[in-house]
Amino acid sequence: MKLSQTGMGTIKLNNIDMMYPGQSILLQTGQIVQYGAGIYGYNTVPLLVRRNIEEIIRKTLNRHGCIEVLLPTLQPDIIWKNSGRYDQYVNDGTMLITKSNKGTFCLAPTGEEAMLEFAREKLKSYKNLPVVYYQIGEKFRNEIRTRGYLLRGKAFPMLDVYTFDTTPEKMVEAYNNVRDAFLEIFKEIGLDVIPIVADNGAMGGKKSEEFMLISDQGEDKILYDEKTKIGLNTEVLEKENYQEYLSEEYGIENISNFKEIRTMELGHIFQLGTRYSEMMNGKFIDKDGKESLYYMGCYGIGVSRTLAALYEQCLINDPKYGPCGFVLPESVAPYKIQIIAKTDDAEKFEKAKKLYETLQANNVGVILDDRDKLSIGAKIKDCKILGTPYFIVVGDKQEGDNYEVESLKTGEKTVMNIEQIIKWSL
RNA sequence: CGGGGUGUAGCGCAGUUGGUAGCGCGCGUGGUUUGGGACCAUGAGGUCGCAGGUUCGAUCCCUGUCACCCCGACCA
Repeated sequence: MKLSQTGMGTIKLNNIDMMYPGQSILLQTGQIVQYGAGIYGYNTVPLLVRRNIEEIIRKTLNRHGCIEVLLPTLQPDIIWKNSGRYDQYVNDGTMLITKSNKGTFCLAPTGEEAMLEFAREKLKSYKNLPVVYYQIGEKFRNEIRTRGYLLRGKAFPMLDVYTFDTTPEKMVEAYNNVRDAFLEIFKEIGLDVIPIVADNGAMGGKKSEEFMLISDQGEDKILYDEKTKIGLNTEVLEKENYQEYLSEEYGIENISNFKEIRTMELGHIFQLGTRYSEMMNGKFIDKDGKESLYYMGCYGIGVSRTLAALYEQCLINDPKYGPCGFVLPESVAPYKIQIIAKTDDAEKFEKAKKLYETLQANNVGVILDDRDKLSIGAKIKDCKILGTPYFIVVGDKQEGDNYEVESLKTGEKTVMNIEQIIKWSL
């Protein structure tokens, strides 16, 4: 990518929102654009980071035997009326609907209804089970209160996974499989996320865990034991028989030494049992030829929220300038190297372009900062704004075939020629 | 929906005790610069969120209204 083609100007950061400095920088530098409360557009780098997060999700789930599908986000109202959730979701304002001369349509706030419609057709016999379907799609919720930029929006990409099994035991196996996959996903993205006991309230079902990132920017309060890494959402304490719930489902007997901390909820998983199959007529024919209900699980990861959490976490907090950019983890950074060209030096500029073209031809994610009339310093500043993990200045100090690759994170500099850079990049 | 706050140039903000507006950054042009957020000169950007009211006159005062942000109930 050539920065001269992106419309990016240089921006002096100003009056950063210290509650969410990372996202505040994204907004001020035009990397995300706000259209209304909880409604955002993405500029290219955050978009590509988001795609990379999605790709990690896909690869990991596929490895765990999950099958990707895509359900419609615009849904006929009838499927919500059939499940009995239409009135509830419309009355509490969560679900956005649009009326037309061809009927009423719902913008999906969640995917259970559409999933059951989809699965019922295919999973008619015990021979078809177990199955795990998943999708990554936009969800719409007319949140009563949006918050924290991308952390709680009205439209947001979400991964939703659904497991279908013949028995409660198989359901638990499926649950643990997806749970493991989620842990792998967050680990690869580079977020230290812990599963904790959650209230299964709204979704019903038996067991439920949330995937939490420890952060003061989060909305949730949890009780957590650092030694055992066991935690629970404080909401659980509001349950009637919470001690029984903790003991029977999770083996937690004593929480007296747990400490209260704040966290960000990035994922949530549920053992649903047969509750939704009952509501939505999710049945298969078992070995004895009798109709049985699916034992289901459902599992979600907030993709945009994960993106936001990631940006907040990889923030650069400069002693002189304060929060001034990011170092994206290499696992999700769409571009690994930013080449900073000195455009007024024809020879060096040619070298920079040649380096860019060669790296690009070798599938190295690379940005060329070929914008005119900007100082090297300003361009290095913008490298931080975009979060590119490494940069090469092709300026006065650059000599012969050697280029100095500097790590944005550590400041460490390595001198390499083009071949070495290519080898190192892969 | 309850409580608090903010709407003035693309962004961040001043200001006018009522006489239709400025600053910094960014943007255009010319020049000098270019290894850690360059500088000089010059220029273009605003029906001061919207609607009423008071007034000779409202961006400012009053009343509505809308939008956005923060705290609570909801959730990935």
